[in-house]
Amino acid sequence: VTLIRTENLKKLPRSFYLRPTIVIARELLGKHLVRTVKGATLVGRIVETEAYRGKLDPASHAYRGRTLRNEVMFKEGGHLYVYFTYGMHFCSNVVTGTEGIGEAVLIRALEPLEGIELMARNRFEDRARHPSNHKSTNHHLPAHQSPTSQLTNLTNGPAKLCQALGMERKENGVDLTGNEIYILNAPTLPASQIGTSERIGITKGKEKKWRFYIKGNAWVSR
DNA sequence: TCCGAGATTCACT
DNA sequence: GTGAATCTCGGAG
Repeated sequence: VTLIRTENLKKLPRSFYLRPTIVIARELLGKHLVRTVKGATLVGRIVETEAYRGKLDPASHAYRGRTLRNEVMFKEGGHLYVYFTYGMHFCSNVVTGTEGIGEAVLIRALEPLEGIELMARNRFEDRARHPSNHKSTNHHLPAHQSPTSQLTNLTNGPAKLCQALGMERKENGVDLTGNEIYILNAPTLPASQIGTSERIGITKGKEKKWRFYIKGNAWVSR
C-alpha cells in the first residue's frame, strides 16, 4: 500500500545526484521513477538498488576506465546509463557523482504505480524480437498462477523493469533532470526498513554489501 | 518449489 | 574468441 501521491512530488534536482553513490543508492529507495512515452506516463516506486563504484570496484563496468560502452557512466550525476547484456536484455542505472568518476546505481526492481496495463503490454506482447526466449504465451499464465504473481513479475528485476518501461538503447544518456525520464522525491526511508546484501549476478567484487532493498516488498527480485 | 540450461548480441581483450 | 550487473521454461523432487 502506497500512501504517497505521485502528483504531489517534486522532481529530484541535479544536486541529489552529485553525492556519494552509496548514499544515493539507499535514498533512491521509495522514490518514484517516471517514464513518459507517447503521451503515456509510467510510474514505479524504486524498491531495490545496487551501487557500482568505478575504479574502486572490479564489478563496475567503469573499473577499467572509459570505453565506448560505458562512456555515459562518466557523465555528471543525474544521467541514465542503459546497457545491453546477455545478448537480449537492457538494464538501467542512475549515474552518480561528479563528471569523470564513473559511478552509478543500478535500478533492480520497481513497484508499479501507474500505467500498469501498458507495462504489461511492453513485457508480454512485444515478443517479435526474441521468440525463442518467450516460448509460450506467458501473458496467458497457467491458471494455477495467482494474479499477484503476474503483477509481481512485471518489474521485479533490472531487465524486466527496462522492458516494462520501454528503456533501451535510445534512452542511454538521457538527462534525468529533463521531462522524458525522471525521479520524483519522496521521504527517505528509515534504516530499519532497508535491507542490505551482496550484489547479485556478479563474479568479482562479491564481498561488497552494496545491494539495498525495501524489506518485505513483494517486488524485490529475491 | 527449486535448479539447470539455453537464449542471443556485441564490446572488449 | 569470450563472457556478460538476466530471464524463462521444463523437469525433478
